[in-house]
Parts: sequence; structure tokens; C-alpha cells
Amino acid sequence: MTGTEIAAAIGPGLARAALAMKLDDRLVDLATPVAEDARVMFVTRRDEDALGMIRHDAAHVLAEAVQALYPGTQVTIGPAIENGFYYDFARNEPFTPEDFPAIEAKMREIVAANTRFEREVRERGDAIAFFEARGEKYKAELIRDLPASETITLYRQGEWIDLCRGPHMRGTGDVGTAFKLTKVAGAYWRGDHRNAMLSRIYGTAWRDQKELDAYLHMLEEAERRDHRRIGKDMGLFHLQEEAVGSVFWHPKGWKLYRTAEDYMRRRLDAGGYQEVKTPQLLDRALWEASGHWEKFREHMFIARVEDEDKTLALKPMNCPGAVLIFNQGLRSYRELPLRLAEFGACHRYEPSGALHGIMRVRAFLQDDAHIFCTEAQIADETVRFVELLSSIYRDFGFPGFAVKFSDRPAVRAGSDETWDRAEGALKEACAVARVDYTLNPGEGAFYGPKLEFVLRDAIGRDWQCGTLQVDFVLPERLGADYVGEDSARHRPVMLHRAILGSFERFLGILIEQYAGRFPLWLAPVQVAVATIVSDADDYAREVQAALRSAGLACVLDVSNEKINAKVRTHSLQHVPVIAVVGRKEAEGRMVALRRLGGEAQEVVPLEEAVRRLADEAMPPDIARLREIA
RNA sequence: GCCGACGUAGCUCAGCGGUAGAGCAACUGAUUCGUAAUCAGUAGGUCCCCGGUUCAAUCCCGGGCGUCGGCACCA
Repeated sequence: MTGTEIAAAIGPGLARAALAMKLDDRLVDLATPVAEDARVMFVTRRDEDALGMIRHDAAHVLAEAVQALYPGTQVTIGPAIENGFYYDFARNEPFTPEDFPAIEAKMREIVAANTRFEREVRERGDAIAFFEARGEKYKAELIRDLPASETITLYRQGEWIDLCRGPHMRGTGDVGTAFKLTKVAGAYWRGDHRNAMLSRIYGTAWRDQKELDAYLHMLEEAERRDHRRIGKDMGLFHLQEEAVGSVFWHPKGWKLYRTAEDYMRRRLDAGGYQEVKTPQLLDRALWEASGHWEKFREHMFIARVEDEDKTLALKPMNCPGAVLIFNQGLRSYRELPLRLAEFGACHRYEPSGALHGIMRVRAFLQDDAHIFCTEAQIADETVRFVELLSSIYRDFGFPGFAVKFSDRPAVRAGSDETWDRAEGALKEACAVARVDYTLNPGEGAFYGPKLEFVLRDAIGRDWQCGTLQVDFVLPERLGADYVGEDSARHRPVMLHRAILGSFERFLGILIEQYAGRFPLWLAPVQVAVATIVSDADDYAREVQAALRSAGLACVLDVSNEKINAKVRTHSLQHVPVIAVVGRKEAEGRMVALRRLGGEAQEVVPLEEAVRRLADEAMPPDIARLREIA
């Protein structure tokens, strides 16, 4: 019996609703024969599983539509992805969004026709010949590269046939109408930049119109949170051609930056780090010794001077400088672990296409540190680090974050035993610090395994921020050593670690996280004092002075505007507190406080307002210290 | 770097082979007002840059730069 028959036997309702089924948790076509003892679960449009199938089937419908409209176009692959699907086509002329209306119309025709998806098993050679005869060389290549054990299946929808593992729903009609083509993009065949560039069409597809509308609405909301939009609107920073990939921080943006930096500095001081500063320009010879010259030169800005025969490079990383500090004088095992922190300004020549607002730039400040320790200390140091990082992320309003564990790559330095120990220590430390991670196999640095701490931006893009990397290569290359208990020289292990990663990237994500509406301690302008009548101007100046001397960033608005306009202006600037003063407040030495996003106002004596706001504006780490005291 | 789209006033955007416009912002004046836009007036442009076609180019063509969306990259 097939799933279709079982569903029909159970009842006409299920027969209508069933799109596919799960056989012992394996998603398959409804037409699949079911064994006597199998556990069957039908998938209907209500199930989450339906989404993936709708998207996958939509990709097939898209491919059929495109081949119908643009003969000669070859199909390649077209999977379901988060929120939708895409299909990569090989065609001399790339597609443009102007092609969308025609393609979408064709897709709707195909959906309306509701042709059945039919699975066919083909013999390998047969299948290759079949696609080659149709001029589909990409499909033929895919089949050739499939493992011999793989059953080759094709799916037919009317005249149109695609190589596909399946499963599919019953017919093209099951795709429904809640889909939309969204963008075109170039994409390399098999993700390799040495291969041909294909033309990719992205679409989004949902179970019903309501879901689609909600998704489109979410995208619009995300656009409003975009750090580039907010950076402009709030006057935080700007970017321009004369310094591609470098940020011009304006007064308000720099205030935010400094608030974050001051906070980080306090946390590092308290965390047992010592801050250092290493040179921006370092001799080529150092980069040759460290291995950067060979591996990363194309990403480095090189500098020369007229009358000296020297080549210098702007540092793309801070680690060699840190080792040079470690190497000064004779180090003892008693000094380990030695934690050298640096707010290090790095320059990297990033590919032009990689630049993105202030999240991916060519000049940035890392909250870097290098911990020199023994192998036995790796686990402890990792636990300390993860705890510090978690606490800091919490303070910035990121209670949750993803962790990736990248282990040994194919090409690596160091013996397998060393890698075993380093990976073991990191894993053990994650367990102790109760960090859940996903494994990123083979993605470690050539010098050691690493943890990556990932935050997500408004549009759902993931960015690596924090990192912890174990390195037993650089101390070797730059000759770092210390005198051990046994009075012999030993090689330290080096942990590279960053919490924010780069200030630029982290602040970009922070801006999107809060959509510019920062908590009081982070807000670049904390209070706006706004007058109702000009008779209150002098008192308003007093209020501003009082708030300022309590350390609050405060602007004064005595402009010739109505209070409505002032409230609006400062609300649009996301100022957390508006202190309104009119005649009444001036007479009673009060202020009327209004919180961003709220409509309520609270009239309190000036002294109390200053005290309360100053209290509330305290950075979280200082607030905790106060509580203890 | 690759594919594609885009680049007009501070911002958001309209426009067109015949020398450029709106709203908001800015400035000036009037208004002194009680919690998300007071009114009036004024000023504001290398239409990204370079070259070509044309009597004439912001507009058409070519090249460059930048931004954006993907891909690749992210040491």
C-alpha cells in the first residue's frame, strides 16, 4: 500500500490534506509504498515540515517556468533555504528583476495546472545520457559525482524533468500562491570562485498569504533597524569614498564607542588583564618571521618611506606585537598565565565585495588580548574567558549567542597529540562553562582550534564577534619562551581572544539590536532638556548643568518650537529621557521626565531627577560594584 | 574579486536630449505655546568622476569610482 492509499482509507479529509508523509521519521513522497510495520505520520500544510517542501517544490516550479520562457537556459541546483528557495541557472545573459513579473506569472500558471510530481528511478549511465542529450551538462556532472551507492531519481512534473533526491508533494498545486521572487544574484557553480558564474534567482514561499505578508513586513521592519540607516539618522558616523572601509565617527557615535571602550577596559582590568599598546607599523621582517607575509600579504596595507630602504606593514593583527612584548626580558613560569590586552587598531585589505556598513570594514579596533600560558592552563583560561564574555554580552543586552567550535583543518601545524590536547582542553572548558556549541569541523586555524561567538543582525545575518583561538605556532616562530620550575626554557601556548571582536562590527550589531533606542548607560545623548516657554530658558540651562555635572550626556533645546515638536524631534533621535521644563517647573525647581516610547510624565524635584537618572545611567558593572558595597 | 542593480539639494525621492523639482531639514522673521510636526519667507545643485556621440548630455554610449543585494573571501 502507498501513503496515498492509506490516507484515502483513513478518510477523505486526510486524503485531501496529506502532502507527504514521514516513514519512521524519514520524509518521503505520498506515493511511496509503506511496509507493514512502518510508523506513518502524514504531513499536512499545518506542519512545519510542509514549509521545506513548499519551498523545494517552488524551486522546481521556478526552474520549469524559466526554461519555458528562456529556452537554452541550463538548470543546476535549486534547494529550499531559510524563508524560501533559490535556483541557479546557467545562461549567457543573467536575469534581472525586470524578468520577475513574467517568470512569476508563468509559475502561477504551472501551479494552477497542478501537474503531478512523479518519481522515476534511472540507471546512472541512462540518466547522464538523458541530461546530456538535453544539453544539461551541469546535471550530467552532478550525476557523475554522485556516490555509486546513490539511487538516481528524477522528478517529473508534466513535460518537465529534474534530477532530484526528493521528496516532493503531490503536485505543483501544493506549492500554493504565497510565494514571491525576491532577488537575483550571481553565484559560482558549486560555490567555487574558479568555476563559472551562474545566475541565481531567490524567492520566498510560505504556507499562506498571511505568513508571506508577515515575512515581508518583518523585512521592512528590519530595514528600519539597519545600522546604516540609524547611523545616518542619529548622526553617529558616516562612510565616504576617500577612506573606503573606514568609519568617520561623529560626536554621538564616538560617545557610544567610548562608552563601550571604557566599559571593556574596566572589565579587562578587573579580569586580570594588563593593557598594552603595540606599534601600528612594523617591519616586513617581523611579518615574514610570523608567517603573515607569506599567508596574508594580499590582505595587508604595505608602507614605504622615500629615503629608507625598508618595507613596513600596517598591522592586520596584534599578535606579533604582543609576542614582542612577551619576549622582552626573561619570563618565569610564575608570571603565567600572562594576559596582555590591547585595544588594537588593525587594517586589513578586505575584498571590495565583502565590505558592509561598519560591520565589515578595512580599519577597525579589536578588543584583543593574548594569554601566554602553559598547556595545562588552557582549560582554566577558557572557562574564565567564556564567563567574562557571557557576562559582557549579557550587559550589552545579548543574553543568547551561538558558539561554534572549529577543530583541526586538513592543513595544520603541530602534532596530532598536541591537537588532541588542545581540542580536549577547549571542549572540557566548554563543558565546565556550560557552553553549547555546534561543531565546525575542519574550520580551525592552521595553528590551533578555535571557538567563535556569533551574534545575529537585524536581517538575520550571522557575524562572528568573540573568538578564542589556541595557538602553539606563533610562540615557536617568534621564539617566545619562559623559564620553568625546572630552570629549563619552555615554549608557552598563546591564546588569542576577543570578546566584542571589532568595535565597529559589535556596535553595528548593537545599534540593530536596540534599533537605536539604547539603554540609558549606552545612549550617546541621555537626556534632552526642552523648554515650553522662553521664560524657562535660564532654569533649563541650570537643569542641563546639573545633569552634566552628574555625568549625564545632555542636550538643551531652547529652540523656538512648540513642546510637541521638541518631543517629536528628540523622540525621533531616540533620546531615552526628555526633561521638560515650563513655567511651573522653573518656579518649583522641578523637571517633568518623559521616557522614550512612553507617554507618561513624572514631575520630580531637580535634585531627585539628577540622582535617579545618574543612578540609572550607571554602567552595569559599576552598578554591581555599588550593590556589593 | 565575481554577477546584477543603483548614484540628482543635508535626508527621502521625482524628473528630462534644450541648462533641475517636491517634502522634510537648514536659515530669517513672526509666534511663547504643557508632551510625537505653529505659520510665513529665504537660501540651497560639479545631477558621482573622466571621456565619447550631438548644435546641445544630468539624460544616450564607453571607461572608472562608490554604495547596495548576492556569491566567493573573513587569515
